[in-house]
Amino acid sequence: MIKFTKTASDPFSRARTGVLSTDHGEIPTPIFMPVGTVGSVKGVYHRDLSQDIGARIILGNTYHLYLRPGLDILRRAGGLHKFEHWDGPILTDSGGFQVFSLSKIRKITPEGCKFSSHIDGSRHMFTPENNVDTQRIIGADIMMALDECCPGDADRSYAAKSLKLTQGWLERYSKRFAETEPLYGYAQTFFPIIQGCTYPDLRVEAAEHALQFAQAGIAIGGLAVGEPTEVMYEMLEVLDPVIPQDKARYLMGVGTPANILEGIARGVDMFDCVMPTRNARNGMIFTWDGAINMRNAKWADDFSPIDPLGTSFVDHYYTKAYLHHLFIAGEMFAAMLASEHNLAFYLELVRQARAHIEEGDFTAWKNSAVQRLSQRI
RNA sequence: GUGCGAUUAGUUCAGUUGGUAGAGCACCAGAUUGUGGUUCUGGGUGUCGUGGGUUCGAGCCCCACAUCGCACC
Repeated sequence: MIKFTKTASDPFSRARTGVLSTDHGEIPTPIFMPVGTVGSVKGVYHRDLSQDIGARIILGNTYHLYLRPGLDILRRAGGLHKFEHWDGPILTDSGGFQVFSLSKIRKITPEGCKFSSHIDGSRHMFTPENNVDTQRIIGADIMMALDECCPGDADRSYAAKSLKLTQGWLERYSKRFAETEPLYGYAQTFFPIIQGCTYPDLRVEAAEHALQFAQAGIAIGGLAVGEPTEVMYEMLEVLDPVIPQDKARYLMGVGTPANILEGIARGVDMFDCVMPTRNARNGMIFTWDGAINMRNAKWADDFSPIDPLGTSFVDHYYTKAYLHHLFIAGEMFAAMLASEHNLAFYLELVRQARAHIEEGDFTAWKNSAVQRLSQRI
């Protein structure tokens, strides 16, 4: 049984704390979920993920795992938890976003989406039904409904049409979910996804429809896909009163540290984003005083710790000059250190957010933090 | 010692019939939001080996020198 329980709320914003319970452990919210697309959070040991970083739940991706290693291997491995040896909760994205972002050749119909693999060009089709079956085999604690991720600049008629498609898929997805059982002895749930692009009325309509199928939580998708940040915040404000307080809210694919705090202030409980890991591989590290491009020449002789305020061991064990050198030299260790730091930073960010919500001073803290976080050093 | 070839950005090299120089990589900077260890965008950073000469004008033509490479005594 997977359920969400709200535990505290902020008097000056929509921020709240809660606990999402799964058979693999309890997840305190608000939470950030590191992305582990193909069964690994790139460059980070699971040991460090759970201990040094403090991750409570990680992601996997149905599109990627379906293509590689494939369902046969995943089934024989006993599911993704055993395969990658992660004992905590796992959430899998359905792959709808990858069909949108990766596949050059794709055809979306009411039946499902046909696409060609980005690996070998082979043809495949996702339907709501086989997407449930696939995520059963992967064995995620939280499965995501198959949706169409509508571009942020779509016109209203496209957005409305796209939403209808997502809604039809959701109904079939939910039906299939009810007809099937978990394969590995622990509970699974699924989150419907609210689409509707940047149109408030479509968003509300999408939420009301999706809520009929929501169990422990619901997701907000189709944001941070090209629309201005202010519009994203506006959509969250439109949705907050529509979604009951007893559902966990997951804002998909977001975002910067500032985005996350603003999201929390608007009632969001769960976030995932490639930013802390992908940007880490490209030399960017996040700190309370803003983002640093470690490739910049000015760090070459800065022998101070990577981040004096950081919670990860790497922050105090290694210097900026050393990390800079590793990036310039193209060493994989650079990506590992930066990923470790950034994920620890993101988890500390949400940990402090939870603490401030519980103490009742979240809003004031958030406002000053956002300013500092948005700087470039 | 002689002959031939080379010498242009950090580097490897382009550079038309002579009109004050370009490319790849490197480097410098920026982007990155349900991840293809990517990718994209912007930036030229130069005493054209040195010194003379011809010419309105030389990276290019002529002379000398220097350095490097190859070949031959």
